[in-house]
Amino acid sequence: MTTAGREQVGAKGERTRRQIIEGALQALGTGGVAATTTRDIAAGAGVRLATLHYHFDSKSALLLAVLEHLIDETTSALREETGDTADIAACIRESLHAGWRYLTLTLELQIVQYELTLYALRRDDAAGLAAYQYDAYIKLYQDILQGVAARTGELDAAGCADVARFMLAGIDGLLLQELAKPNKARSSRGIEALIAATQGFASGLANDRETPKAGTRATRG
Amino acid sequence: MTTAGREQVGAKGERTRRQIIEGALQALGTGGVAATTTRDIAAGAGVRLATLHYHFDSKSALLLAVLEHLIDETTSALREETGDTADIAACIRESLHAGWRYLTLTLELQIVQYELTLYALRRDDAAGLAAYQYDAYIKLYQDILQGVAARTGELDAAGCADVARFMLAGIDGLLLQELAKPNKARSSRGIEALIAATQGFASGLANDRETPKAGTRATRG
DNA sequence: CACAAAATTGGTCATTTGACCAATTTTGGT
DNA sequence: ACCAAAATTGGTCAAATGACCAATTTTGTG
Repeated sequence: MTTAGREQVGAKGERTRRQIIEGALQALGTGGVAATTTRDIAAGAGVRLATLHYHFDSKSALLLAVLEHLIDETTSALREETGDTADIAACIRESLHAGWRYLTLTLELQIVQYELTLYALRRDDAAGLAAYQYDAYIKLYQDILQGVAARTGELDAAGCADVARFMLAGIDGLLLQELAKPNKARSSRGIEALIAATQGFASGLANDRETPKAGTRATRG
Repeated sequence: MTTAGREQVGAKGERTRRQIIEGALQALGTGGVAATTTRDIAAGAGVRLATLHYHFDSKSALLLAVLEHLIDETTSALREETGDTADIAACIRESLHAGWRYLTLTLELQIVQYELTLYALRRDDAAGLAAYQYDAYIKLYQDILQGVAARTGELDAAGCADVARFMLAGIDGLLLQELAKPNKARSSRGIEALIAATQGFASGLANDRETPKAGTRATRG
């Protein structure tokens, strides 16, 4: 999983390393993963090509480091942006609103992230990074939900995980639609629908918990 | 939008053209868009490199043609696989099951499709193709829903479109999760949750229609 | 300050890659 | 069968690209 650079780490080295990742992010934002060369990245970072190769064993290692950075950045940004809420329903609403707000403010970054996720999926040595990415995002929402559920008792841990996955799937799908054909108003309606649906899903799970009937989970039709 | 080849079209030409696309699909399946060269594609198609360039103006045009092919293939496969249903709820269930079944049977193809969608999004001359893709899939589900709604009167055209978008977003998101970290059982639970949620969303719209109150759409919280 | 480790740099290299062209073969209509 | 158009092919090319190394400069620690 590690996208290790090279040699030991000095203070200056770490700074340059970040600088390169930042430059990579900028270069990747213009033109995408396929069109970005190591020279583009070096230029974007204000660094000589050889310096880039000193800090990263290969272009591939660098790209994976960028994805890791993006994951960290996204999770911490979202974690900060979500405040306390009274119950699960409110928590779902706030979390989805916060998430959608962040994603739409960083659309270009999200395209890069999708590209890098697929890139990682293709590499035998990095397929785990894609899995880690989704684990991280699901855990993020799960933690937020559980913070409330621990107080209200509406959901257990497994329930929170299921709801988190549901939220992530919905927001991911809506983001793809927004990227393919931007339409803020329509997407907002989509988010509202997702909020209501998630709340319904969560309260369904809560009811199952109060009345733990044997057999299948509740599904219509 | 056209990914036009070259010259006029003879019978043989069209056959070879398809053959190249098929070979491209195979080559792309192994290694992904980033790693696939025109030589790989030509080899996969059993064709000389120059032949490839005779039929397609550029690698880019070829890749976009592959995406178009993939879209056609997917929509027609799904259209065939969905039978008649009694009401909207059943239609939603059948459509999502059919869709999920097809997608999971063609996972590698779906990775390629995501890669190509992002590739198209990056190209100024082809961003419309990504939009076309999502329009096509949404229209597919919308048509299926409307076939039932026309009979039962449960939803109007706009409602069908909204529900179709909701379904697509959910299935897209779940597919990404499955790709990042395969887990058939968990994904199946996700699909069931999505079915229930979509049915809830649809019946909510249906109620709004019966009781067309002014103002905001129904949302909890 | 001294000096070893870390960091940076200019320059080079072998390959890969997409594109293309002149020449040849095949196709299909008459 | 004839022949123009279509299709295919081998061979070539310039550019791009990732990698790397020897040499130099900078860092920071004793």
